Amino acid sequence: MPRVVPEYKEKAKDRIVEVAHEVFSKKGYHDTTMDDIAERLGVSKGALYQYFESKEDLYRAILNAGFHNLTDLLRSTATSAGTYAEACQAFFDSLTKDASSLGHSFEVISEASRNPALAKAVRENYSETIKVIEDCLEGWRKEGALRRDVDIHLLAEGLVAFYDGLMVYLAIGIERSEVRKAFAELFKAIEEGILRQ
Amino acid sequence: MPRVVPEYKEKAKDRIVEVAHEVFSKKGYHDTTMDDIAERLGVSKGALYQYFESKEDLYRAILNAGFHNLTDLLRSTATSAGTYAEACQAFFDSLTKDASSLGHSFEVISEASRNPALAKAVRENYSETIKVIEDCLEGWRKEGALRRDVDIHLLAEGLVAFYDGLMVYLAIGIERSEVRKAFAELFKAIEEGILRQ
Amino acid sequence: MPRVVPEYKEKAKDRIVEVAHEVFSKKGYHDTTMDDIAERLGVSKGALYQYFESKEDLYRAILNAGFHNLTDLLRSTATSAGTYAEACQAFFDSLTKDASSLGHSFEVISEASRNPALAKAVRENYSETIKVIEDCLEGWRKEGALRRDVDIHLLAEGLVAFYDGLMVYLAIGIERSEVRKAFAELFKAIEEGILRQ
Amino acid sequence: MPRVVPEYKEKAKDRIVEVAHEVFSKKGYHDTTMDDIAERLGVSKGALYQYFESKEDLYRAILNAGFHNLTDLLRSTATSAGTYAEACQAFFDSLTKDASSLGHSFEVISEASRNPALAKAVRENYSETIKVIEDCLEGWRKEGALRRDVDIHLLAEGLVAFYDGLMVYLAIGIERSEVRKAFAELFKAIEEGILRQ
DNA sequence: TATGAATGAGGTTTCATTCAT
DNA sequence: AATGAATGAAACCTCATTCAT
Repeated sequence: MPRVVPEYKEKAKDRIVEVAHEVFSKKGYHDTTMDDIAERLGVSKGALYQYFESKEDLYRAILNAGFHNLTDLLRSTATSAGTYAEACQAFFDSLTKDASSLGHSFEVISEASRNPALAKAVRENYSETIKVIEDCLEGWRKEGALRRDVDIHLLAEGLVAFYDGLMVYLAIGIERSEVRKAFAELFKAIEEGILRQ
Repeated sequence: MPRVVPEYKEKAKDRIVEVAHEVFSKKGYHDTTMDDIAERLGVSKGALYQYFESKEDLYRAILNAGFHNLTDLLRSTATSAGTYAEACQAFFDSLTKDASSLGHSFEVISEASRNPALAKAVRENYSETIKVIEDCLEGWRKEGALRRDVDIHLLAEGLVAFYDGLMVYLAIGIERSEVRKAFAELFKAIEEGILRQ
Repeated sequence: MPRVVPEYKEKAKDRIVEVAHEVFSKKGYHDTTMDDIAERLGVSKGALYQYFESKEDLYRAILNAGFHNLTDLLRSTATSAGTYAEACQAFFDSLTKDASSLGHSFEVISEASRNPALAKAVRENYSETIKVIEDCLEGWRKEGALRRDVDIHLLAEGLVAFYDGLMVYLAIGIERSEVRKAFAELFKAIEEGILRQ
Repeated sequence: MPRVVPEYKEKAKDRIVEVAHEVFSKKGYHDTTMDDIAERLGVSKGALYQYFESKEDLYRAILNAGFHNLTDLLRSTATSAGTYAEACQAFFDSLTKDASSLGHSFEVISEASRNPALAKAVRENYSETIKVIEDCLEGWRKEGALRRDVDIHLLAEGLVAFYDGLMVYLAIGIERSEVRKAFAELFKAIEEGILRQ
């Protein structure tokens, strides 16, 4: 593709984000150098700065891209799956498929706790995620699968929190099957409590 | 040889670990310098190296101390509180009281995802934590407050995961009151499902 | 071969020099990038290299153009103004009108002190300037306004030096009105000393 | 000298300033690297940062040191010399003795024209310088050597400007003897105008 | 044992210049 | 002729660690 068309620039940016995500995930923000990323891309360090103002800028771009992917994944899972139980399992399986970026995720959370601007960005991403879950729950309630007295927003928040906690388990190397069982057990508990009887 | 010297050394180490924990929590591993810690302690940089071989060594020492604190906190909360609901609230309030080390916690998780040795240490700490919860749940079951068919180990894991997820919310700056509500909502759901009816 | 092409090229060069002069004056040699100049011209960075071999080459081109402007300004002021006092005031006001290139001027002096070739070019430009002043003084002497025993060349040098010194004041942000007063005071002193009484 | 005593640090700082001044003078601010200075000092780059926060900080220190030296030089010249004419010559000779830092001086002026903070510092230094000259002139007036109607402050400003202008000549490589003659000629003109007759 | 000056490797960022399009 | 993506050589600055005092 000719380098002059704007399309090229967009593609190049995406490619950088993709590779940078891999590298940051593997080594962590501070241990990743711009050289690492450039080398991995097969370009010079300077080239990166044509697309991103700074290392931090690139990192933020990854953050957003990552969350967009997550939201997309979530939405497709949520809409495709049929029953509540199936959706949950499918959801768990999807999110769990790629454990390589867990380090990155928690690093972002860690940074966010000290960087208000980053925290805001992360909150916004969480907001989106939670909204997708809410929509899903709303659908089930309409179908009569959920009790009327459940606060859907709060429940969605709780579910996301629970997922995050499970991700911690994966991050510290607990077996996926073990995590899956814990997931199932707690969901069963919730289910029996919140489903209309 | 006087026994007082090693004792002194141990005391000094503890003091360093304590202060270093504060500083690391506030600024993160990579953004705290040995100078930061030394200055905070009112000693010279070189002095730190009398007690710890390296920055990383010091950081590891903090980890262990930090986790012990958590377990202690947990145990005291779990045993003191009476009913299930009260215990949960007390637990939430205790853990939530000090949000200053959240960044540190997730930083550790993040590191653990790339560092198997660290991951193992963290897993062991989680094990302990979960065991405390299990004991608590076991107690309630014995009192007849819990259904017999609940897998206590898995449920404990689930609860811890849920707590971790809530900590993420606090870390990214979501209001404590909001988090508390989500906590209550999900617990209500669980409660109505798992409590004997 | 069309003669229009070299002409066009010459025009383009002039335009670049003009704009580059502005930018260099405002930001200084080291702080202006080729991009700054290109952007200001509305062309690409690469285009500049069609006309000038390097940043330094472009800078040198500005020097010459800049000095020519000064000489022109001087000559027109010197010839137009009537009396000695009026000429001096007009001269001061003209030179003082545009303070934006003072930084540039002193940057050149600074460079010249380390770069003999540049120093030579600057000296030649000063020579021209001084010659214009000499002509002016000569005219006054002929009219009987100046004492016969004054060495016109040396006096012209002295006057130019004095002006340069005043430019230093402007460069460091001393109020124009204050500078004007100092100018007037010293000129009064000179006048009362050198004018035939 | 033991490195621990504060005196050592002060000495070390002075030595850095001294050497840095040489290097900056010779190569100019932008073309001297911290490495250049470090190498010249026989220390590592990092050592410089123990004494100065940044290259700019070091540069500013030089500026102040330089002006202090100038003021001292001036004061000693002013007080030691006897008559007006002698003082002027002595002054000229002193200032002129070291032409190596002219590039530095004009670079500072150039920078100051774009950097208000630097400009302020330079103005303050000029103020001091001018005050020394004023004191000197005041002394002569008291002795009856100067006319009463001369504004001493403005005249001092004018004289300093004139000196600066002569420094420009030296910077661009005009022969010292030539400059001296111009100096003498203009001073003669002033003298005959301002001295009581 | 404590100090803190010094080291030196390494990281981020900038930009003049080149060259494929 | 013009574009602008890419290069790559520095430059500034940081900081964990060492070691003479």
